[in-house]
Amino acid sequence: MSDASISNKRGAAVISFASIKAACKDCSLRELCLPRGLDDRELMALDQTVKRRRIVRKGEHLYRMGDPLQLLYAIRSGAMKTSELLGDGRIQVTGFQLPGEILGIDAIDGDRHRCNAEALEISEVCEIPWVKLEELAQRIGGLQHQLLRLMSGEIGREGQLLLMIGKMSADERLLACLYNFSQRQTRLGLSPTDIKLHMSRQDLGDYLGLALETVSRLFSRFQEEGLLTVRGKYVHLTNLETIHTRLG
Amino acid sequence: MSDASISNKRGAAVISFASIKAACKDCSLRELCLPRGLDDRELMALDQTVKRRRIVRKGEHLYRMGDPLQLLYAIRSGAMKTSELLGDGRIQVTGFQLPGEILGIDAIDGDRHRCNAEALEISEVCEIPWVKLEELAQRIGGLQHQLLRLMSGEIGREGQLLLMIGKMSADERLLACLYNFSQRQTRLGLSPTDIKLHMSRQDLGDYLGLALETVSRLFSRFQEEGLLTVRGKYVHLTNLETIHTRLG
DNA sequence: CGTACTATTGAGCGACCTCAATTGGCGTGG
DNA sequence: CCACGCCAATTGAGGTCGCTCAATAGTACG
Repeated sequence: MSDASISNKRGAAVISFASIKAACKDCSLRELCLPRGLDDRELMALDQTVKRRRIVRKGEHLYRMGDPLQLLYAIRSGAMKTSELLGDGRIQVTGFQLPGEILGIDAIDGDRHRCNAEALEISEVCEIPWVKLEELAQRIGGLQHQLLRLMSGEIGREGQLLLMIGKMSADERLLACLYNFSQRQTRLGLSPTDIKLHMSRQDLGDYLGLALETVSRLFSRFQEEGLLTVRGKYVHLTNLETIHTRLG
Repeated sequence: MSDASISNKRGAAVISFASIKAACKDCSLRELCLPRGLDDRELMALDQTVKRRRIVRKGEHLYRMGDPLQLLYAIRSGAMKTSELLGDGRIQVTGFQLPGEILGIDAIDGDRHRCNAEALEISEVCEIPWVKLEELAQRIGGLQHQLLRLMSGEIGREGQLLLMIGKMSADERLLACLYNFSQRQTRLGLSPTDIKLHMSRQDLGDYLGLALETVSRLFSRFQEEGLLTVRGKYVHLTNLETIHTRLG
């Protein structure tokens, strides 16, 4: 949808988008992403480091648990999910990523990815060789700071999720999750009240520590209570104020 | 216990330990902590950056949610816990920290601490001014790498906890937690089978997303099953093999 | 030796899960 | 264009794990 230029949906790639060179300085997401706060000269250096852009189709993986760390990924369009899994197949989704967000930094300690990263829909990502990026961060103070900030942010987000799953009731979890989506969509210049759920109910459940049926029932109940209206993947928050206050 | 020199338990500090200067190069935890992999010259520079050592008593806080980020803390002895809380008082413990581990890195994004850090028993920490450390990391490649590694490790640990709380049953959670304690104690050169629980049952419950009564009941059940023996804060794992296999 | 806190154990209940049937949306092929 | 099949989502019934409330036992410390 957001990538109208890709018309052929199942055959081999018709046009080799994969080799298009990225250019942070022209990217609309610059201030949300890794380059935030860098000056023109530094931006050029970063651009030379970023390898290329790449299209990932729905269901395709950027990496899997155990893969050696080679690239970080910055999302340009689309949506991804990261998940860990237990030996017997139980899944915990650890995050959903939107444009401007970075994937892969969990793997720096241990040099291997600790989770799977899968596209929820057709997406475009920038590939960033980790070794080069670390070298560059050594030379550019602002980039080191930005990297540390990104990682710290990830820690904060996981802490939030921990609090949600560990101490919130099912309805609080889903509400907090929707509120979070609303805020992140706003950051991207989209509506705070009209949310697109890029993931399935199953994914939402696996993220919030709930069964998919519980998620579905909650949507119905919220609708009865007049908090929102649902139509498939689209949720309209009719009462953002109430939602905010109900979260304390 | 580990700090026999501190005899006066509730009055004002008799001896001013607080101003003792740290010395990474002489520290037995060097290879577990921030200085890992640094050479002698770099170690000297780091030593000049580390502010001082400090004693924290049981129940004392290193920082609280909302405090501005000024110092990171490296634990030399004792044990700490970090926790987040909801408006209405509900608590989620996000981690327990042992000697050689670093506290405070959650605050880099946003410049304010996102959790409370409280001593579980009398402990000794090294204070590290964050601003100086970041500057130093800009000059010392190994230190930048070490910082990034530490943060990535924190992300990994939180991810593990997420998986535990989100997708494991109560008994699996406690077992996984004990197994983790066993591994970390081993790293410190202590026994893999004789574990000291530095925290209360309440804290354990708040960490694992369980009621304290559930934790207590599980200990009793594990004892009946012959997996371990409990005496207050001391747990002896009689069957580390079985525990490991039961975790898949 | 008493006080206060922490841990254990029991009984009953409720939130959320599991299993199962039904409905709805969408692409594919006749 | 409609029928069919497939998958996702909804809804219902019943079960269970872990919580809450409450009483008792154990432990630390003055």
